[in-house]
Amino acid sequence: MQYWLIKSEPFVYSFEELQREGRSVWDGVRNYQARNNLRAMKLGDQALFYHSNEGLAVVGIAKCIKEFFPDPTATDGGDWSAVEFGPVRALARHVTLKEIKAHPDLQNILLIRNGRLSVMPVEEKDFQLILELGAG
DNA sequence: GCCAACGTTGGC
DNA sequence: GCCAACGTTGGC
Repeated sequence: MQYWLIKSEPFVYSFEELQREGRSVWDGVRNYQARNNLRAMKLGDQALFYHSNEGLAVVGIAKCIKEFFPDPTATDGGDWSAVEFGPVRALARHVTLKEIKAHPDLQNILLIRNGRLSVMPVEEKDFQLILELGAG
């Protein structure tokens, strides 16, 4: 199993909405690195759900419930992909970007090293550590 | 609202 | 193939 981190602006699509709806098509990604990450995602892979712009924190866990397929919003003939996510659970407490930046064991996380990437792999130990921080 | 970081585009 | 210009993302 692979671990990931996915970003969403909460006023566009929040973790609460994912929990309410039960599933969500993750489309509209227009960055090759992020797209390649979507394509590498396997059924059951888990992803930290991060709220960007507002919140600035990991708020929950999602899982891949459908592997990549052509992005239905890619009307320009572009070679883009989408996946589907379902909710796993919310974290007991949010793990903020500030906290992650300040943590000595999380300095190599791509969230910090490449702030603009919206779909990124996360090492298992980092994933587990963030879950621990989120357990409260 | 500003700006840094990064990716993409296009001229040469 | 290089690099300047431009656009976008996202933190502050």
